[in-house]
Amino acid sequence: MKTQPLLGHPACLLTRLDVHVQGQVTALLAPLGINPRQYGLLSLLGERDGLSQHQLCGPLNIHRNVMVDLVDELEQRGLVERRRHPADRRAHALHLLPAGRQLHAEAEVLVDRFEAKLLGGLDVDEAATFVALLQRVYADAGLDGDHDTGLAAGASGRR
Amino acid sequence: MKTQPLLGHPACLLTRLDVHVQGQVTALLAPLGINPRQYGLLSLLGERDGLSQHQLCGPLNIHRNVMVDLVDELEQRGLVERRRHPADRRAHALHLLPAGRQLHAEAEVLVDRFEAKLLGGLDVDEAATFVALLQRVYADAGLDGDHDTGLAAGASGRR
DNA sequence: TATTGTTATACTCTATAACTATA
DNA sequence: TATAGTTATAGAGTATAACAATA
Repeated sequence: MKTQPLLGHPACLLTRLDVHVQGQVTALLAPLGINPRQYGLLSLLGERDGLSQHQLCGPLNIHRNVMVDLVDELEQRGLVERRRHPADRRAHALHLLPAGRQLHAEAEVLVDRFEAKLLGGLDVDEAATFVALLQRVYADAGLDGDHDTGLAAGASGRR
Repeated sequence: MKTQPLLGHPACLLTRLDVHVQGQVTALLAPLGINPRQYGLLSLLGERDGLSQHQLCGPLNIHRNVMVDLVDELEQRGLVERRRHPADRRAHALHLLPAGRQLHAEAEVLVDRFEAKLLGGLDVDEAATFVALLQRVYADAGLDGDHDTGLAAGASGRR
């Protein structure tokens, strides 16, 4: 017996699951006043402080134009601060303020809890396998190279 | 050594992979003149002809308002046809026309080929495991119940 | 009273281009 | 000449509400 025609496609399965996850995480973070994208920015800065706006564009998958408003809002709320970039006077070095670090920590707890629930139907081994395979597919698709979170700014032009 | 902070989140991994897949499939189908959503509609009708517009809304994850334009275009291009619904005079029964069936077949080849490439980095067992786990997570999230592709129209109100 | 399809409207998001100051 | 950040604008997409026909 054939099941759902569309869900026979892994791509469709992936997309529908992502819509759900995206919606859930958005609703989860709403009480904290941030969306997934803003969480992502705080997370990246928490990992490596002082990155430029452009350096964050890749990992967050957004255009530099969009980044402006994103940083504007976080700065107005005292979560992040624009300072002079030590090496390039055109760029801004973004720094995580204490309030931002605090908020990110709270958000991370919520996200981790959600993800645990998302994979809660699998046992520990299965969950680990699933994530590992997801990472494999992700890397095989060449999506790893896009993350120049590193300092080597001079990457090959893409997009 | 810690890797990427954001990609440590399975949710983020999933979302980024989906953006890639969505973009690839869209580009893949573009030469055929359809988008993933239109492909989905043709696919569902190929499986079960004569569904109403409303019945297609759930599986395609779109509102009935959006469905109108979607069907309009496919009908104008002679891929699909609106007929009288035998059981409910308010509804339209959608039927796949030969040209639509043909186009869907061509599209399916392309999509299947892409998905094979997407999972091409995994061996056969791993790929099967990955898809199976994906389906498990999908079902555990309760996303299965949304697909009333069946004829029982009177579902519980959601959204 | 509820539902199917339809239409119109407003809102959000995104993509594009252009400008400045630096490199 | 190319790049980081900024701004403005147009377009696509989405959400909401309302309506007519039918259940």
